[in-house]
Amino acid sequence: MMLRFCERPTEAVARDLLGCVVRHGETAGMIVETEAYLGGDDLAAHSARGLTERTRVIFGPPGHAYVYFIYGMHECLNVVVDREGTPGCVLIRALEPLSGLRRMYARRHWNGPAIGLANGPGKLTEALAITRAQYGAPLDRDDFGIRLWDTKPRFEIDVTPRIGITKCADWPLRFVWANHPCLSKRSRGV
DNA sequence: GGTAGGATGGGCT
DNA sequence: GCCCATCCTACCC
Repeated sequence: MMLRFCERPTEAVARDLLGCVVRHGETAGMIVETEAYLGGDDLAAHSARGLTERTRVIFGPPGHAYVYFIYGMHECLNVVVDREGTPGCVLIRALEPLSGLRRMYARRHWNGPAIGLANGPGKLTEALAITRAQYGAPLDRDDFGIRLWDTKPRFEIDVTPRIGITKCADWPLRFVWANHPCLSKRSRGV
């Protein structure tokens, strides 16, 4: 199921991941914001520089986690998609917290409203304790995985340019659950 | 309401 | 040595 769902064009998977649930242990959240990173001439994608030790998993089979370390302190979670050998991945940018909220608060050292627990790519990995230890992990397992949404979404989807990049900055590859309160901060108002 | 700057380290030229 | 798919705080309207 997970493999067939992910073995499709990157933009389609990025859109369809909205409303799906990411779980790690007792913590889980619903995906409300994603970004597609393509192969080919998408120079914003890590895979654009070719196959290296870091990007190896992006060139492998779909349905696995690509986790990378950024800005010296944050980890970001991606889902490897498209066919094996065809690079493509979907960055998970924001979650609505669903379970394990006490755990998330403790990990995040946060005491504001729950919508602020995982409303950003670096925040959600901290809230769910996802690190490079999960690099390459299959996403169809109970302890760490994504539960797919099998009914038609009943929310509106907005498509905008991606956040925080300079190359291909105007490509419309960011997908959000329109007006959801848990969208990432830098993306509000778009 | 807004923005500027610092923290901090791995990946790649 | 430069570039980051970020977050938080301080400070200023």
